[in-house]
Amino acid sequence: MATGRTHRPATRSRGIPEATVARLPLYLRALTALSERSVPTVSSEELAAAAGVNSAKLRKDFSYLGSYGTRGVGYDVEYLVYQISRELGLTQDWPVVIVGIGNLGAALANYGGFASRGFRVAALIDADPAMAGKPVAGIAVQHTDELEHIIESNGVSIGVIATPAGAAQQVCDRLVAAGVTSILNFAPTVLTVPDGVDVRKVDLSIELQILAFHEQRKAGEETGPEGGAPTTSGRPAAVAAAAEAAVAGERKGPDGDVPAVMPA
Amino acid sequence: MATGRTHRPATRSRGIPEATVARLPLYLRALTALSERSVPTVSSEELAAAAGVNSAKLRKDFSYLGSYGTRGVGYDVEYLVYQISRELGLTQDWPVVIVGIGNLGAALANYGGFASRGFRVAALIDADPAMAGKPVAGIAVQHTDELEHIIESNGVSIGVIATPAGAAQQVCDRLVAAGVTSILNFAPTVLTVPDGVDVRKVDLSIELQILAFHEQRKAGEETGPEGGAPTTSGRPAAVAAAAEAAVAGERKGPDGDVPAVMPA
DNA sequence: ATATGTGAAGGGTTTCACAGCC
DNA sequence: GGCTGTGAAACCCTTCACATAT
Repeated sequence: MATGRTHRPATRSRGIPEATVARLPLYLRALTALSERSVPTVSSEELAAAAGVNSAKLRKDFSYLGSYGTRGVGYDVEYLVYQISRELGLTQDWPVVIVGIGNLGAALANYGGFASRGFRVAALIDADPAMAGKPVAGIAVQHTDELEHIIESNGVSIGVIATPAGAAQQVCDRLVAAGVTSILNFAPTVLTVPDGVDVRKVDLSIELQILAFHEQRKAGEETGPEGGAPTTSGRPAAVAAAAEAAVAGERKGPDGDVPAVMPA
Repeated sequence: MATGRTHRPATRSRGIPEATVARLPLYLRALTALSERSVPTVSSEELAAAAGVNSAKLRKDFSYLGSYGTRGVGYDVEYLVYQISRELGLTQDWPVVIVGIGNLGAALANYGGFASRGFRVAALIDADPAMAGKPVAGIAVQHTDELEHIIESNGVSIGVIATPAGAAQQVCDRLVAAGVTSILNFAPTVLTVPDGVDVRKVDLSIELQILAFHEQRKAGEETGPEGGAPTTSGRPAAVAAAAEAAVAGERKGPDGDVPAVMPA
């Protein structure tokens, strides 16, 4: 299996729920915006609206961090910004390497959202010798041969993989062997890592597929709870399915319609 | 608040849990790989390993789709590929527009994972007149003025926003007004959309922040369950915390350390 | 003998609603 | 009066373990 165990027993002390951790960056962004507008305090209701969550959830989330609000008043913006930053570990510097400087890697290198938080792009690494030395986002790309050296001399613990799928596992292994313990993976592969290494995955095509699922539902709705043939979509739809879809050579199913399985 | 209601009562008939839907693309990818290697059948155990989940979960997920396996044998690869593709709506053609052709937009346009599923990039749109006509990934970029026209004449229902944060809401409004009902948002903003429109968000900096949180934990572990001053990290770490942190005028908490809240 | 399909148990997350404090 | 902080309820998701089918 991919990551070591699903449970993350590691720390356990002071347990902040994963779901809460995943929302802290959202709150932080909303708070930063308020801070820039010099707003001194916010209510849970206002902040929740700005972050796109509901206020009860937000208050519960904050309750895991401590009692940082004032009843009857709200939260002090600056103070909360600091507390959340600290909780997330953003008050320290995080050198990051990006491996695979194709379109995506270059986009990541240029992404402003990193530097504005505690992240610093320590190096850009690519396997193509022709890329070596070329500047991307003001940083000279280095060859993969340098990987171990770069990781070690910069004390990098977070790596970003933006290589083609085929190279991802190998790059991952080298990063881990050199000391990286957190990986953000953009390659469409399941990475296998030893226990103690965290992997997060961002997969563009998966997100689109989830949208397509819901979109299909919406379309089917209008004609009733049926699947309907393709191009049944509610909107003028378009271009009958160029069907370049690599679907499969053959299909056993009745034909291509609603199974209406719905288990007991 | 952002999206209309959290509940999605819309269809209700044949309810597949959200968590299951989010994993179907993973299974599909693993199955496609098996299919290309001409593997005829897989057990839940094998497929689960390839997809990076546990086998009980996989079987439960498939049980929502119907009984597509054979006891004592396993699942027919081709058949499952077809069933999941259909369930996700990938047997039909989904024209997609990408708005904002900067580094990220270009990376998305070039991303192979779209075309290989049912997605087709119908148009690339950018606000910069200088971009108009320039080919990216073999498609000529069009100006934002054309947005409504493009959406309508192509029957586009899925839009991808890769603009700067400041432009995202406005672009979103225009997409929705023109008929788009699913949006994949890469801009670091909370989008407000009317009921019936789905938004999924991908935020690069948020993913890194979540990793940083866990990374900090790991570092703190070695010295004991304390917050510790910055640069306490386990690894050589680096460059003492430029402390650009907008700290705060004052702090109510004890000092800056473990609140040890842990509710009863 | 082997591997699926699924009730039931368990754990986590969200929401409610109100006590507590300003 | 207003708004936070939080037990308790409701909900969702995961995991277990075994009946069921080949």
